[in-house]
Amino acid sequence: MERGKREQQKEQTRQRILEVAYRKFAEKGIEATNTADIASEAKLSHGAIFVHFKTRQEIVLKVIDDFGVELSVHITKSVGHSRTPRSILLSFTKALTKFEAFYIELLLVLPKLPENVQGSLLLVQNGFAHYLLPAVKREMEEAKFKRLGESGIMNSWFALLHYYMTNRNWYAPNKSLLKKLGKKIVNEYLELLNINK
Amino acid sequence: MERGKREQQKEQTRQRILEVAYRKFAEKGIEATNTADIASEAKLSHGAIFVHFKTRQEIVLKVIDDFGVELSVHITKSVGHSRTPRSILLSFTKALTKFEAFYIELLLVLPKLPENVQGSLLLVQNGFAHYLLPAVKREMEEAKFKRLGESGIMNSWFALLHYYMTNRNWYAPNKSLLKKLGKKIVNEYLELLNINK
Amino acid sequence: MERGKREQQKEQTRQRILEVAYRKFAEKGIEATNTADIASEAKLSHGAIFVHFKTRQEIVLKVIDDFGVELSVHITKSVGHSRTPRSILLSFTKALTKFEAFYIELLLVLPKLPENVQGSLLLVQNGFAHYLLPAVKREMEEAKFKRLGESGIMNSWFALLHYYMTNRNWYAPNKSLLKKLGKKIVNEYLELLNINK
Amino acid sequence: MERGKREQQKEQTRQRILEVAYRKFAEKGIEATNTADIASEAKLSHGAIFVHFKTRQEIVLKVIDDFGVELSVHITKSVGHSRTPRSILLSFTKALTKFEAFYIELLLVLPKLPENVQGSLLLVQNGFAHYLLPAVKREMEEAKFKRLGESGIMNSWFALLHYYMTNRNWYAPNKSLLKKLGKKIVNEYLELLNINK
DNA sequence: TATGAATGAGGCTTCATTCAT
DNA sequence: AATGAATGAAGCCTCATTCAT
Repeated sequence: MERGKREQQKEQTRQRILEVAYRKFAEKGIEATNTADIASEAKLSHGAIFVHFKTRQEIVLKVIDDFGVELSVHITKSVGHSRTPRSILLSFTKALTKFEAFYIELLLVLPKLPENVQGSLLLVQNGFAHYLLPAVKREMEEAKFKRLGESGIMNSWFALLHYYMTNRNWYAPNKSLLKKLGKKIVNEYLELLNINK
Repeated sequence: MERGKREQQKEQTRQRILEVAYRKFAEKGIEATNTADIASEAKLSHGAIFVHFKTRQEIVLKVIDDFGVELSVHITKSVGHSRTPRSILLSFTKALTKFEAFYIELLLVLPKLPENVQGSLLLVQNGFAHYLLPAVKREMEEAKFKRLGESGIMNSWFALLHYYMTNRNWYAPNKSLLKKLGKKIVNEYLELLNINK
Repeated sequence: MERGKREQQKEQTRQRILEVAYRKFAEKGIEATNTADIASEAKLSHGAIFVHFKTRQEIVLKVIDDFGVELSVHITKSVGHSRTPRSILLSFTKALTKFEAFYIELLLVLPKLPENVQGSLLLVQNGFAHYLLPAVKREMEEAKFKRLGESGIMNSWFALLHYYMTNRNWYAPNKSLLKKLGKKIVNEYLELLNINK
Repeated sequence: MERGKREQQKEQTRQRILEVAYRKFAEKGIEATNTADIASEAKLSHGAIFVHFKTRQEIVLKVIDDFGVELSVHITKSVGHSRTPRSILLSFTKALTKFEAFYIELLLVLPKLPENVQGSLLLVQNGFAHYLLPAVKREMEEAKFKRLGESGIMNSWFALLHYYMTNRNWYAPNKSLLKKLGKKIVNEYLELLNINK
């Protein structure tokens, strides 16, 4: 099927562009990466970029979109059968490590992008809620202790996580923040919730 | 005092540039505001900008620097004689409302700027710590309850605050987030800390 | 060979830019020629210039470099089989006539340029030494007369030549200096060396 | 005489501008020195420059003009009662040393300036001819040797001198050329003329 | 006369996007 | 689909000169 081959080829090129863009965005930042950068890194002509994507923005949005899905899947897989809040959070943290650079970039850029991508990380958060919430609630009940709404539980986790991530320059200059402080962040969160498992 | 008048004039122009820049930065974002924008808004020729600031970057940094100081002072004043954690946080929140747009911009831009400005918000945070910490500790002791380190107390507040702020588009599209959710954020934080005053 | 055509095209444009630049540099002077001048004269958009050369300086240096080589070749060819000092010098002078304007410009500009181009005219001088030196030495020996070091022979020729050239406005305002005074300069030089062939 | 005092003052300021300009031109080059440079160095406001000179060009021309006169006088004085060609040339060379930087600058810039300044160095050359010519001629006669026209005698001296000066970067990088090679240049010239006194 | 802030006309460079091949 | 030269709209910055004080 000649036709099929062509389309397959095209799809591959498109994917290559997206992968290169993702890598560059994570490395140098989204704004600092221009279309010529992406093209040359993808061993493509500059013009070819625009055969696959009408505008630069389209690439950015698609990369972000794909990222949301991929990260979500990856995390779901990683969190796997963890049961206690701590193990769940540690799995999450560990899984995120590989995506750290882009994730941080995303935190900074997302608010400036059109609404339709803004929810990109929601997928991750919602997926993760599925694991974290029951575990936390269970612990809370056992401790007969504090009751925090579901959104409170989720928000405070992501708030803390994002806080450290956006201040990486401060907490882990030129290093992986999560590698260095992943456990600490998890502990800090659990302390906050008065949970110790 | 001719001499004095002149200097005063110059200082006024310089301030006008900074104010216009501040406003534009808050409105359109720092990166999206160019020097010509600032000039025309300040009713100056483009070249005049560079009489007062050698480079665009110098304007950006100065605006941020001034912002840190001004916000810090403003908040200190506002928090005034508040005693309980809740009243302190509410004062803070209210005081910040006026600066909300630029503050959010800053959260997004700061990590990409040179190190020497990165601490710009530290002034605010440190100043505020002076008020918040004792109040929270007092409550914690009375409640004979959870003990959180100082940095934990501060971090969780700013983490939560920044989380909501950077997601303003989600929580309060086209509105002032703090006006709409200031109280809620404070409550959520206090719940988290198990404090009710 | 589509590929080849493209590259050829590109090379042609690049050459067009260099030629236009060369012409303009000779006409108006290097400093007085701006990139927009070159672009419009080459029937290109301003931006296109920077597709072929990263900076204006790169154009300047390349034009000078090429000039050195071309002039050197051209002179070597022209001087050809001339045997006597006089015929050699006249050939040189004649060959230089076509390049007079740029050559003068170069004399004035070279000292202000980076070291690596400063030797640009050395190629010409060294190449020419190969012809002039033996001929002059032969004459000197025959005349059993003055002995001048090699560098003395070369320096005095170029000194005299450059002297007249840099003072063209005085000696041949609005005309070609070499056309008008080429012979005279040669004669003056030969007299100085006490050579009459 | 209030009036007189004022005028004197004004004249002084004018002179200060010219002196500063001269110094800066010699240091950084004429083109690289801007009016603001001159003003601040002269401890004057930028605008004040234009009270004394209508345009920047006017300063340049005046500095050059004055330079011609001053150098001429200085050299005349220095050459003093020297009798032999060698001593005359050495005096000239020595006298020029102090003015070397600007003199070189002038050689490069003069051809680009309006005709009326182009003769600026003529004063020097003509003045000097008055000393050099008789001395050289005397020697030539005694040697019953070569007869060179007056202009030939003068031109070859200045040609050689200027040749070395414009190639200072090559012959005496970052040093005074005349201090280093003054004698050598004189010798080379005298050899050329077959004179040994 | 002196001041110096302001002007405005350039000048160089970048970059997403287009278009002929 | 791919190429990559060309486009053109900005963007930042410089500097001689002017002008109100």
